[in-house]
Amino acid sequence: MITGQYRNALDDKGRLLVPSRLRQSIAGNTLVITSGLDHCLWLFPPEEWVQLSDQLMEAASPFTRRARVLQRRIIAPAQEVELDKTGRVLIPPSLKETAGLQKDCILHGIKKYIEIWDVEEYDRYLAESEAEFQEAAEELGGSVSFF
Amino acid sequence: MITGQYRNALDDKGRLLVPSRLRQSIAGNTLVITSGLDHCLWLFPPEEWVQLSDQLMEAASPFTRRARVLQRRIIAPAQEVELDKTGRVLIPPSLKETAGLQKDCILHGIKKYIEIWDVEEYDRYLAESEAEFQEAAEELGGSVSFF
DNA sequence: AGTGTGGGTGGGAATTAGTGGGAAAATATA
DNA sequence: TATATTTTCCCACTAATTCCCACCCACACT
Repeated sequence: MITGQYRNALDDKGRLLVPSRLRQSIAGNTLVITSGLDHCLWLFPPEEWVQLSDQLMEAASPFTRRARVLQRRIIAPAQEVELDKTGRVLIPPSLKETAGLQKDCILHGIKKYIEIWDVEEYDRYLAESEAEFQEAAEELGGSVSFF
Repeated sequence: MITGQYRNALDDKGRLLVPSRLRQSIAGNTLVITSGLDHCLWLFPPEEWVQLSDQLMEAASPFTRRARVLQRRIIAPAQEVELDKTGRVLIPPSLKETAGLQKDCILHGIKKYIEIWDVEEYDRYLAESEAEFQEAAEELGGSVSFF
């Protein structure tokens, strides 16, 4: 299972190290990177990507506006990337730009995939989503009990 | 059952001793640490964590805002940590930062998991939550009786 | 008081992770 | 075809992490 938060830096060539902890829960050297929600990138093991993209396509005929939006924003930008010998992936320039990546990045392991954020972007997101988080947590109080 | 309040110090390498009393109620050497509510960390035995995270993930598609907030704040920061030979865990730097841990920490045994607070942070919380505590206690009077 | 036991703390050395940069290969440009 | 530019691959350095061991202190027991 992919978890943990990490902070690594993009180098001048646009390469980003996938933390070794995360690499350990990934089989193989190939990943799929695409644009995610809230201005971040998603990095999937290929199998997971197939599952997700299939689901997206299923719900999506090219003849509904909504479907086309999803396909263009999530499916279309997807690219295969390889881990190099030291465990870095080259972030495609177009994606680097969509996510506003500068230098320092935050990586999130979310069970089955990885999210990549620009540090400042993520700070902004944290601040902006604080109220919603509190609400969501409070709501969980009703349905989630520890034991 | 995990109980008691303890005060231990983080060392320079970010290691924190889990008090032996608490260790005695934990099977195995692996724990899961993550970011909790109100600016503290939660430390779970793996089984307990699975229960909780499953409940959290139940309603969680990456395509709803609220689910993403919870995933990013609670699920993503979670990491497995090992107790070393002397019973310490290494607090991952990112979590150390989110919880504002300096040196002296308070550990709370809360039945099935452990909370970790920075001392000053906890004092502040105590002061700040005093009124709410009184209210909550008063309310309980209606429904809880000892005998 | 002396000795033993166990809990808590600190630190050194080996290893690995993370970062940067240079050379070779591939592609584009004149 | 020669030159320039980008991309890919590989190596090397530094900083951080991990593993281990040693110490100190408090308490209990003799």
